[in-house]
Amino acid sequence: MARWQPDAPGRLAAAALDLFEEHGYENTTVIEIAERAGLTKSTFFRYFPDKREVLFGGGTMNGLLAEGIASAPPAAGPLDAVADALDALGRTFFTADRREFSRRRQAVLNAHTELREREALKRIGLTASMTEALGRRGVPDLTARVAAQLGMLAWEFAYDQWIGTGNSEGFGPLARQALAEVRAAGAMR
Amino acid sequence: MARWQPDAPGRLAAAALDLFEEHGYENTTVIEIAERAGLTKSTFFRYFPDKREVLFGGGTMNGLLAEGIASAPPAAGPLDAVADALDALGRTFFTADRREFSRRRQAVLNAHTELREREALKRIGLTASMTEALGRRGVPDLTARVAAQLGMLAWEFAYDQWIGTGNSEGFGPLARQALAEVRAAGAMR
DNA sequence: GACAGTGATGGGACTTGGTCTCATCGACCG
DNA sequence: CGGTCGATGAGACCAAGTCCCATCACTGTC
Repeated sequence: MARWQPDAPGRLAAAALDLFEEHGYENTTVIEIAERAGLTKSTFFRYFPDKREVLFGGGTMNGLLAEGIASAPPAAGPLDAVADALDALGRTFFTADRREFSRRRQAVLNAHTELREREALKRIGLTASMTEALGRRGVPDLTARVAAQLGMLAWEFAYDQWIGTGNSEGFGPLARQALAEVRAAGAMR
Repeated sequence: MARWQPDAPGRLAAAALDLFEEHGYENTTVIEIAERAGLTKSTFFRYFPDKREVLFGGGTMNGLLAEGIASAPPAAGPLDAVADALDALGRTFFTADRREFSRRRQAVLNAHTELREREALKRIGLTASMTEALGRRGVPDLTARVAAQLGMLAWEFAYDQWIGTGNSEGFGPLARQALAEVRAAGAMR
């Protein structure tokens, strides 16, 4: 028999989300999270650099975004490449079975400034990943930045929709449509 | 004679910047900052909600941005209104005499994740202010968001230039030019 | 089959950020 | 003269985060 229960980080993340929902982020201590997961504070900080990070596990999004952009057809424009990347993201991370989890997680995030702050930092990283990947396609820097920003805006838009309504549509199509709308809005005077 | 030295928050901010430059953000304790300012930890937290915030004093930017957008000529498009707002910001906050301070502050910010995180949150607030102000002008929501994002991008661009090079140009003109470039880059395929 | 190494975990001391409550004491006012 | 006000100080207290060392089942080796 295994000496330890498997997937300590996963258990910690699940326990944290439960407790944050029940008592709020700031009324939950790391010790309580660890105890609910059958672990200790030491183990918590072995897996997560700080308390916030327990809600930001899937850190491979940067790579996936970059890949998605790199593998877009050579003739594709910057925004098309971004659309492909968002699509790839949707297929890997925003699958139907994770929708409920995402919804719960996002509700907690929205409720606490400290967590929205971390989210903002993550988004900067993701935007930077997209910008760099576009740069590697030969897109001029400023254009790349604008495209990445617009892509992030479309992402937020699509994510809200994907999470929010009873909408059962996949993330990919929602993102493509959001990006089209953003592109249209960008044609203002 | 006054019982206390004047401008406690200002002295705390100045002491903090000095110490962060000398020893780094994380190697500086709040107690050290307070002592250098001739105060105590209690007083520090009376003026600043946390250690990061000591570098983010001027919190009236939101209002100024909103005003700038509101008072743009009625015929002006969203991005023109944003340009006016950035101009107003430049006249009030990014004056020549604050350039050196801004440079030092930004160097510290760039060096510490915790501080860049806070900066990201502030930017979200500023972008939201612009979006709302544009909405009050009758700009459709999505268009407003895009314009605000592009404005923020131009801001970052102009700010880097204003701070970085020996460039003695004012912030306003730099921002206008940056916004023009961003606008051009937004016309991609 | 004994034994040393490994790796995930626990335990607890310690520093610092941040909160809270109460004390202090000059200035100001009636 | 006495009372209030307002900015500050003092210190207890809690939780986040760091560090170092102990534990102990599993694993491979001789």
